[in-house]
Amino acid sequence: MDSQGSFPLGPSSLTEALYESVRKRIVNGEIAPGEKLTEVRIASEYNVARPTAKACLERLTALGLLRRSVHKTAVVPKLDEDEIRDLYFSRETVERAAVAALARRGVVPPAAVRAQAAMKAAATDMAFENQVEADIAFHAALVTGVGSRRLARMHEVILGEIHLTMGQFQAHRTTHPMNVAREHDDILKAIEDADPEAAQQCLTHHLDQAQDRLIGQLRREGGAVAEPSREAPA
Amino acid sequence: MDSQGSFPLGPSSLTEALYESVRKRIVNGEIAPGEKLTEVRIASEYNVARPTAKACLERLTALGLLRRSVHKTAVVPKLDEDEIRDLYFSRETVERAAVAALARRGVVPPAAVRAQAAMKAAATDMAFENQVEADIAFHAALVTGVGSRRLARMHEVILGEIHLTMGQFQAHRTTHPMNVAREHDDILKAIEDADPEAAQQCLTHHLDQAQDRLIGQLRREGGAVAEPSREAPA
DNA sequence: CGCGCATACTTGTCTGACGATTTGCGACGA
DNA sequence: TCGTCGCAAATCGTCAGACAAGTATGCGCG
Repeated sequence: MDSQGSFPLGPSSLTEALYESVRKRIVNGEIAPGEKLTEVRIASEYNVARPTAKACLERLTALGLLRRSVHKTAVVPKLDEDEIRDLYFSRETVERAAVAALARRGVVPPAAVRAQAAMKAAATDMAFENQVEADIAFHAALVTGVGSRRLARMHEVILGEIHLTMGQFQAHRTTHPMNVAREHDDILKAIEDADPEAAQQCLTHHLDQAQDRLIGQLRREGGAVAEPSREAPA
Repeated sequence: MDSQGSFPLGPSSLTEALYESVRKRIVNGEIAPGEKLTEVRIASEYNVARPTAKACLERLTALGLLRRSVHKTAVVPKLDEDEIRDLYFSRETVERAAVAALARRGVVPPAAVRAQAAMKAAATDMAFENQVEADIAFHAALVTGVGSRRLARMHEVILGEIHLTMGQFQAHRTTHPMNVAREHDDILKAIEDADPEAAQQCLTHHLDQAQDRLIGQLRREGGAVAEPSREAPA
């Protein structure tokens, strides 16, 4: 079988490339939630040594993209309702501080504008994953635009889990992306107007919407997630 | 003889114990800022293999307690004024959200009360490190009391760097610990009164005080920290 | 005295191996 | 027949040794 050795390793250093590749596969839902990721499996799939795979899994575990306890196999987590609430509470904490800081200065980060443009472009015809990417990029741009290394670092972890959850639920499929884009515009406008209160309010509204969509979908699907990736390619 | 292999490894698993030990040595200032930590040094000091030491350094680097770029030795960071501001900005973001959440419920976490008691006990006669520990424990209790795993995780990283900085500057030496304890009491009281606004205000005041003390000390000491290991023939 | 090259040091990665722990399956006894 | 115990397989934790690659430092040469 082709059970060993042919996943492309893209960018730079070995560990880095491996990490990025596995990360992408997880957040895009290619690796189903609940699926087990052993060190030897990663090692053989990518033709790397086990310590390298181990380091990769450890990094992903630290970021919350994998779960494991001692001597047990790492699994891709499936967030329940409480965890999604917790995740969004933390996300709101960080992003509210970010937009407030931006609004106090009254300047919109250029990267956020670019991401918003990409968002609108992806809203009409592009693939689902591009919409998610653009949405993530927009929020990331807001936070990195503040210029605080540590805030950005915290947000990166949060966004990783957000990305994972969106990839699993594919919540954007059930939503009109233009609505999301409109809410993004509201946030940008409040920042431009140098109105921290309004910016925080718009952001909270935006995130609450997203959270409700996710939880609604979670309840609808129950535990019976549609994972058609199990059988032969149709 | 004493150059290799006799640091006590306390608690549990090897990597865990190693990590905890090195972490403590760093945050307590036993390892001076700017000091280089090579993998082989850790490995020989603790009689562990180099991969184990490597993993330890990687974890500490991820937490911000060490800095290193590729192929270069890890060093204990010395935070400058900008970084301290950034650190306290992030800290305020997290802790403000925490006390607001607590005040909304109107309940003070028992752990915070206990930590505050320890703080007052340490204020009079105990060693400097105990005061720092108690202060850290108090703030940690506030955040973990919210019950958000992710907020607590973010805060843990922040507190690590806070601990490091306090250990380096020993800012508490120049302060009356009773003042700090009083400010802690104000925060607790506002939470008990279920007044989120007041709680946030007390917290911000408390943290701003601490930040100013740190920056003041930084400016006073300048770069002239007591590390006479620099001397070179003129 | 400055610049470039060679050497030493450190890290990145791999191979290979052994002990420890967990887990699942099967056998034995009540 | 059912429950419990024990053994074996799978997996992880740790270690040892080695080579390659990158960085920094010192030396010699111009």
